[in-house]
Amino acid sequence: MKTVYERADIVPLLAEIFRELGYEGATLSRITERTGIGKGSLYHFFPGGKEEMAGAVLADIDGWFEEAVYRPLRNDDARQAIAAMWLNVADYFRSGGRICLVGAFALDGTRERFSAAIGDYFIRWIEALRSALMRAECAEREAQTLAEEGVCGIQGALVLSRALKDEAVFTRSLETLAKRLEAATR
Amino acid sequence: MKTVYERADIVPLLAEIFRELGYEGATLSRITERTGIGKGSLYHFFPGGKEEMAGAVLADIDGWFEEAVYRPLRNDDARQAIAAMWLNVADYFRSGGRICLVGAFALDGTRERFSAAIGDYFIRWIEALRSALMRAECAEREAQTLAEEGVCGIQGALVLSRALKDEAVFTRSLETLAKRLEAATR
DNA sequence: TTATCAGTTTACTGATCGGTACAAGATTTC
DNA sequence: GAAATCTTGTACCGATCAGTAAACTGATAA
Repeated sequence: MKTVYERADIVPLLAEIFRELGYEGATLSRITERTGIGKGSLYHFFPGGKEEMAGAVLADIDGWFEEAVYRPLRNDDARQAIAAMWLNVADYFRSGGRICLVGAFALDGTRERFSAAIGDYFIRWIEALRSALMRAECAEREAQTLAEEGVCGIQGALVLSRALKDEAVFTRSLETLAKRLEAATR
Repeated sequence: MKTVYERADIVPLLAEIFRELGYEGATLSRITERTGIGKGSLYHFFPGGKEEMAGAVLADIDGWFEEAVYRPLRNDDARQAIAAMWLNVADYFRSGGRICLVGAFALDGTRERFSAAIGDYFIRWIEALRSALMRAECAEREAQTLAEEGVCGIQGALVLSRALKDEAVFTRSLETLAKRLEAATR
């Protein structure tokens, strides 16, 4: 008996492992152990090894955010898209129970390896949010500050709720942020 | 010829290495390589190995914050202590060029190893800031929210400025936070 | 049936991991 | 200056690291 995978099935499994253990902590043996996928299969799909695996995970995350968050922020009704962002983000990060892999990679030596992808992710998020804020009748300077503050606050909330093992901190922080941005678009 | 160290000299060197590489990324060989301190000396001062080294670093960080930030927030003139906090924090984190090791540890599997120290660090920071805010004539509920928001914002600013390799983001975020807290104590 | 081929399994490699043992050098104590 | 104590350098340990090689499996298709 043998189980057959395809690349698209493996990426989300890898994502969860990198999230829990970090790039350096996610050893090949821990990956095979947790996924049940042998080294042979992993290197078949990701000949570049661990670095290619993490790269695929980052690309997958980027794709999800582009579709579910950035694009609506850029194109849809501004206030509605911002409201949807808070819901999607709270859902995606499981109310703080799940971390942002891109943010985690930014903090240690892994940043050097993926600096382009990491920078892109945040720049595009901030830019998309700024665009939505401006369409919602927010002054240009204020929109930039608020966009940065929003993304910044989400990252901080993830660190804090993880450190305190308290999802309420995350939920509360997001609510405060949402109110502040909403107030600026009235 | 041989160089002689003592524990207190080694801890800051270790801190910088853990900051740059993370717990898993900081291997014994990289530590000896960067510090020039041999394994023999390292295990002489830290018989518990890498875990004891990281523990000592966390204790050192905690001590610095207790003295330079928490204590003034709890005991000194409230508004003055808060103003001093922003300056000390900007200085300590080198305007975003240096990360918060406690926050970084909170994000990956290292959290499990040091969860007590990590939780303590943030709880005491928030509590001290809340105490200062309340002495500065801030409503009880608002003080709690603002204290969380302040610490949360600092952590987020570190992630963001690191990801974007842009210290200006850090400086700007801190200014925005400082203004918001100041406004609530008028 | 047979050839092909994506995907899996297993066994293996050399390098590096965290950690130990211990002798030699340096410092303090008397 | 000798003894005792602290500190360091070196060699080493078994375990695990990322990565490779190749035989094997099962499905597809001629």
